[in-house]
Amino acid sequence: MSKRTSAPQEPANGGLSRQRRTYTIGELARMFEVTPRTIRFYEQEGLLAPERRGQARIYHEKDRVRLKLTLRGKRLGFSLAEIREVVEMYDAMPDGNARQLKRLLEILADKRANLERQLEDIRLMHRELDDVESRAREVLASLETESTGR
Amino acid sequence: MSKRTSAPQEPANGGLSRQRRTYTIGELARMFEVTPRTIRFYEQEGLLAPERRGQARIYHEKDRVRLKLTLRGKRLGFSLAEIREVVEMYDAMPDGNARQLKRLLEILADKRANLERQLEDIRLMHRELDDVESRAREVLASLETESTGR
DNA sequence: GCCGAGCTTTACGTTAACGTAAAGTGCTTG
DNA sequence: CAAGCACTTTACGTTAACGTAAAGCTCGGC
Repeated sequence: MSKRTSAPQEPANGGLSRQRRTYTIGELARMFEVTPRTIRFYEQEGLLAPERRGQARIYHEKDRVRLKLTLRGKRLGFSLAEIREVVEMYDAMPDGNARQLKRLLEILADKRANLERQLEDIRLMHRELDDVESRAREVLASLETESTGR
Repeated sequence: MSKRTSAPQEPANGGLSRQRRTYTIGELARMFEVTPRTIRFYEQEGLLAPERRGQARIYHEKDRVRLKLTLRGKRLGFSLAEIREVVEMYDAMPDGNARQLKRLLEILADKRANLERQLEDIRLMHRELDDVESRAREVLASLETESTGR
């Protein structure tokens, strides 16, 4: 939170990277500005399942998207467990039974409600920030008038 | 996160509560659906400073607003430390020096940027949820056709 | 006078989400 | 072939944000 640098989040595609299709853990880490440790942790928590070439991990486009969605979920305040819940059901969808699917719809509605509340919170917070800022500017201005006006 | 119940957050004002003006910790806790422990913790972290009548804490309207803003900040993913940073500067504003004020403006800009990113995240997440949901409904529909259509 | 409800302090416990250090594997480059 | 670099596993450490348990005030009601 409160990073000074604006994270790219979606790397500037050189217009050819659809060739490569695979990434190392370090590449992904740099892309999304996280550490390799974080990515391994997400795998351990069942959020990623990269191909294994012997001991080495090989990440494909699918994994990159997964990671992107995971990080987005995190920024929105979802826990890894919550994110995994959706991701797992999404994977199990083709042969998911009705009960599972209805559960998934429940979860989605829940997350939607969460987003709605966040939107409202953001609106309110925005106004608060406006207030604080204008007050700060006022005081700042009065300080400068004081020192220049003598 | 993922509460089924829609938190009131702003209690239905009976049209007379401006008389009381003070609250116990338990009342506040019920209002905002947190535990007293949480409220004491926020005080310990410098986010609240209720009046003390001997040993007892007495919360006024000001404290209630503080708590409300704190919880809102939390829902938006700010840490207590970040929230305190703003709150403290806000309190120190009347006699804040220029350097402090400029720092405050920086922080505010930072938080604003954060909100912007969250808005974008929410938009994207919303579309994802739409996708997942429509897919789920499709599968669900096909399942029902299968069983009814025999 | 004592009982229960609600408050208080003190202090140790818990969980999520990683950080960090140690020690080993594997490739490619001089 | 040795060195270096990026990767790997294992495992213990850390931080934030509380939870929980124990033990003690305080006050209104019976």
